[in-house]
Amino acid sequence: MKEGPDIAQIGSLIGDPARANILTALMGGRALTATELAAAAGVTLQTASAHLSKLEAGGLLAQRKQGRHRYFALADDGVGKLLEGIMGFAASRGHLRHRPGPKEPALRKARICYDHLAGDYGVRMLDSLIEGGSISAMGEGLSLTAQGETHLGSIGIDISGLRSSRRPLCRSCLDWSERRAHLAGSLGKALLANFLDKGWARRTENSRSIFFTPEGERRFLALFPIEAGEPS
Amino acid sequence: MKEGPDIAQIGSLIGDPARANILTALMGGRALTATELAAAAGVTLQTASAHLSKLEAGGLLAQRKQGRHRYFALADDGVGKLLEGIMGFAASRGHLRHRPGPKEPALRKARICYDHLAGDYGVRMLDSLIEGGSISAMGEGLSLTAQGETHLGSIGIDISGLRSSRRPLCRSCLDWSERRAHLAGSLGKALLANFLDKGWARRTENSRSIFFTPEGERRFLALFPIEAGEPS
DNA sequence: GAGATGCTTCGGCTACGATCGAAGTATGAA
DNA sequence: TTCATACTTCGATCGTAGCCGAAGCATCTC
Repeated sequence: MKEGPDIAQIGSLIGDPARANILTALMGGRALTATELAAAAGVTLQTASAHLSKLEAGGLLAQRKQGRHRYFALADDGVGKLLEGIMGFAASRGHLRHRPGPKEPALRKARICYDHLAGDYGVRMLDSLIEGGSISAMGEGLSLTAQGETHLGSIGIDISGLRSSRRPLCRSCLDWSERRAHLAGSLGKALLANFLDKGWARRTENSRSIFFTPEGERRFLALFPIEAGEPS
Repeated sequence: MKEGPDIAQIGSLIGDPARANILTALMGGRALTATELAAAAGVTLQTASAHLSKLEAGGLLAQRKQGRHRYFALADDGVGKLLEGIMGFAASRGHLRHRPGPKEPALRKARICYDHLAGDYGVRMLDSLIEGGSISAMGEGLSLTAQGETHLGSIGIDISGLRSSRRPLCRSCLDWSERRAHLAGSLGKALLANFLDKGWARRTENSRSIFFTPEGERRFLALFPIEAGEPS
């Protein structure tokens, strides 16, 4: 009767609103302290502590002690991928926490998805890379072309360094706001890090949204052009 | 504060053991009645009915009335994909419902994963198709080659018919027992259907495992050879 | 040392939701 | 019509899990 992996266990871990808030906050990619996560979840510190223990025991979170602080982060890339998948699914079924209208426009424009760029700008970037022949799409899979390696190398991305990691270089990730794919994987991570390094954009404090400077926005749009006619 | 899709809602839907059992049972691909699902979940009919209502309201299940029966099935391919992802993740964290040892060997050898072949045989089939040049793998993505189209056409798979569907032709799906990829997508579905049609294998009644006849097994292994040295 | 900060543990309260018995509705068969 | 089957709805029970106040550790500062 009972066969296979226990999906109920991880479902119930994600199913509690406070824990879901914690996980969503950690999708921002940075490690946060228990106090910060308690605030994000809207519960007291004691309650958050109990939740964090459960999430850690379940293998979703990893913690790092640093002085009297305890920093929590998603355990690994697999957790980010899992949450992305659930978010994409939830969005496809209309399970939004607020009205689906044009709310939180900054978040829809550009935000961080675990460690890479998502939202309108994330989708645009991938579209442009595919149009320009830097990335080729086969079915659901993405791969970097030789041309793309040169192109991205010229803006300071060290592809060979990325290849050495165990993680896939290119991965497509369904964007819940745009309902189209954007670029994940170690390349997606490196590109976002590159923009932040260059000062084109910066993270915002208490949100997953990414703020582009006027200059950074200009350069980003120039670097990733798309054909005049916006796709429907 | 609250931003993005509500992962807690679908998490809690999956998080209840009875509902998880129902969903797992429906991963077998066939539509089942409320009574059958109640038995699979180990609860009474009333309880199951309440769960089924919630799952349907959440967009995970679709029902079809047929006389005095009510058949339930996963709402669409997206639900199957979601559950696959969660199962793969749960297995990677060791969240198995029983000891992870060599239990349920039939299930590990060959089983149905929503609508395609999984387990050792599923993994072998994909490996063989890639080795033989019928499918090319780029990163996480799979695509059918021209050679593969000819090859599979010769055993009775109508590729052009499959292409017309909205669903991707090839998709890779992480196998929780083998921890490696097997072939999903409409091609994966068509291949399994082909084996069942030919009488090489048949479904078992109350399990997701697939039973191969001796003759079917012989032909399957011949059709999908792999290099002598088994990968570690 | 004393005091502050960050976090965990303990204990008790509370509420939500899973559960089932019983009754009600729909479809089919005799 | 009457009975049987398949399922839903109602109502009540009950357990568990989330929650917070208070107290207890641990780490840093002074």
